[in-house]
Amino acid sequence: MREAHKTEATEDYVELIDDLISANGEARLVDVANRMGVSQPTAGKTLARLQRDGYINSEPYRSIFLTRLGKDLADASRLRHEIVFEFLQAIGVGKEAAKRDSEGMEHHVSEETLKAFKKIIRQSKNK
Amino acid sequence: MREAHKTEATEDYVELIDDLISANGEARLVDVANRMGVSQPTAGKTLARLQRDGYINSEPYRSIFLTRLGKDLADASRLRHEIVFEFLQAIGVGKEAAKRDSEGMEHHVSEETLKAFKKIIRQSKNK
DNA sequence: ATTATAATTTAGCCAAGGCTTATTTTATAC
DNA sequence: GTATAAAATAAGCCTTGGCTAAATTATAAT
Repeated sequence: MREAHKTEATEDYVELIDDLISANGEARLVDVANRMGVSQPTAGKTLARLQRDGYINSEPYRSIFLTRLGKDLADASRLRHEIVFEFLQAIGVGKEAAKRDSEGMEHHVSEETLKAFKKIIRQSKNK
Repeated sequence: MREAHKTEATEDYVELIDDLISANGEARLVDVANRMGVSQPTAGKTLARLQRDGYINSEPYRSIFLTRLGKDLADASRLRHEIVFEFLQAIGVGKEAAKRDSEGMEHHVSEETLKAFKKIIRQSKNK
């Protein structure tokens, strides 16, 4: 896959794991798989890759933890995600579509575009 | 890959093939490969899939033609692409970044978001 | 027309991300 | 404390998209 695509899955996973930890106190494979909409073995394989690449830690049959690297990526990723999500709503896109679209778009938005998005969010607040 | 990702490569390829035909009168594998930034065998393999799935036609060692299906997809895809590209520029993103970002974003933009984009393009024209 | 170059294809490799089926481990309920 | 259910892992398969190296076919040049 080309450039951006490469880290997409990684970002989606660490972001989700971070969310699960916040919401449930822990991230389990079964929840990761369900939320990603894939089978448990598929999620397991991806998590093995994330561990190999240093984003997460987990011992067999135990729950999943983010490394510093993983946590940082999750934070950066969520920030971008939220900006895109808010931006779409600011220009009149409904919450549902904004949610779906922001998930795909977040990986393709450069810093420059993000800056333009933030500006519009600000404007729409101080309308 | 999940939902949208599925057709991304297909859309990128048919759009490019259509562009090459417009620009050069024909679409050749070597040009497709160069413009996609992949090796010729890789492009060849993808084109074989596109032919299998009914988007293009080509005989061995000859240039590539879009089927009705492929042409329609290329047109729809380019339209979306152009709207996203224009939209980004309308909100102040520079041409270079707008070009790069629109290529990735176009595949993740729903009809609803597209409508919001079009509205903003209109507004920025009748400023 | 023959040769050289360019384009395409074939073959064979790899990683990622998807699946199902089966097994093992852990947790739960009785 | 043991049986059962749930979760995780293992094994094995598939498709897509990437590569290189080698062979083949077309095209261009002399």
